[in-house]
Amino acid sequence: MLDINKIRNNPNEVAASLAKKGCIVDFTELLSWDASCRQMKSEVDKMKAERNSVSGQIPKLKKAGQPVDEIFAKMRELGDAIAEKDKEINELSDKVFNFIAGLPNTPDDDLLSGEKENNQVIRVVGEKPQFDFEPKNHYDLCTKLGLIDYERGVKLAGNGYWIYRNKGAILEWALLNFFVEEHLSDGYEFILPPHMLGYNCGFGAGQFPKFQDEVYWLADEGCDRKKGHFMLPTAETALVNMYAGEIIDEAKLPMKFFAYTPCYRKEAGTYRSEERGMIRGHQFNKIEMVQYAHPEHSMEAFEELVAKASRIVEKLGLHFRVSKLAAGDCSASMARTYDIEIWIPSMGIYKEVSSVSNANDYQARRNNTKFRNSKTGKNEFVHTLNGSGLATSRVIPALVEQLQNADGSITVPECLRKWTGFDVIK
RNA sequence: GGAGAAGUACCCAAGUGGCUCAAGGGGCUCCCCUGCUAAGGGAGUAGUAUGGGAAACUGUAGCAAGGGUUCAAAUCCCUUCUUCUCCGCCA
Repeated sequence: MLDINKIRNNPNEVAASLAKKGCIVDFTELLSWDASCRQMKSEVDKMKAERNSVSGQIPKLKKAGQPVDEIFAKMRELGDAIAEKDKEINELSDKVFNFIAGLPNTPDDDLLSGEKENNQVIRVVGEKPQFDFEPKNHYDLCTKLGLIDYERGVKLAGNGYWIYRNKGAILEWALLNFFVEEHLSDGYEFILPPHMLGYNCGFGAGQFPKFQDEVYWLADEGCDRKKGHFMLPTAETALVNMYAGEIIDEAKLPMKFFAYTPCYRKEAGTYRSEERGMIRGHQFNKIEMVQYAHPEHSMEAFEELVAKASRIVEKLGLHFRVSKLAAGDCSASMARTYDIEIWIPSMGIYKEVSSVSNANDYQARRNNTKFRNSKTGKNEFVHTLNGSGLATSRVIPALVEQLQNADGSITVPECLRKWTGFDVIK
């Protein structure tokens, strides 16, 4: 949610910033709603002040035995006028709220405008592995080694679902254990949130109302989504709403969390044959990091999250790069996003394994998460940041493809062996 | 799922229509007092949102949330949410 004051004071600047994301807005109508809303409010306030003061006098007049019928009649008229005006004000302020709630976050000033093609690679780690044999793709590798059962996954739940089996399940769980250990040692608090969330969480995270149709809704609660539950598409949706409506002690910032959850996504219409396998599924495992940061330090928090996500991939010994996303490629809620992209040999491209973002105060405004700033003495919105750390469904394909051997086996990264109990998958 | 009770500020809590624009405690902050501590005395304490004002200050909203009744609602009515107790069901 953007700050209405910012739009009032610099509408052109905000519009220009949103344009970098490809969002073209005209604020003239909004500003006229806002102006008349404020004017009416001040008028109705005066009317209410009068009602309050007269109401205070009525018992005294009654005690003094003076007639009050005339005053009652007048006050009834005043009350009706107040009610009418209040109704208009509510309608207008709803319009204003809905307009602003539908706007994406403004990107940070240093981002390039435009879409994917303007993403900048800012760091490359490792090199593309060279094979002196014909490398296999992860679908074949996982299938042949019995790690993933794609066909039976489809049997259970349809296209876009798979089953981890045997060493595949062990490897998956080892990755999660490894990530958990990394985050714990960095002092992050481990959270296991509900997987089904209420509408307010989707709104607070900035995913609703726009992306309501991209998540799974539970049907048994009827059609009213405001009352129902949806399956979380990322743990961020839960983590970022934990302190909604609260005022956080400034001394506790930054607060650092990570959560493990499966992520449930419809991914409607995004399936492509090249993404066969586990690149894009309706359910995948992810560990998500979230920080609640003091606005003055949110950039440091951002860098920390990028470094953490990178370090994990690095420890796995996989080749990847870090891209700074152009404004239009950042998701709606985010002011800044860096992607950790991992090399998938069979596809010949880099695929996102982690997306680290700073929402600034966009999410905190939507769900009212504040802290008391000791410098200003005022309650201000915190900054929320999130980053995957990591999504396994993209790691496994990269891992099996990058670490495959001529004999069709896969070398298990050193850091996972204490969890897997084996060095090679044959 | 059924029945009942409750929700007031940082905490406890009074308050069944108007001198309550929420009493009284506790806590917290400041001051006084005693050599220190304990005890005691005094003052302050509604967080928030929003309007006006250069500021001091001030208007409005707000007693779980949203509606309604009324000249007037913490108080009466309706809906929803949450918590607790009992019953039922259940991994």
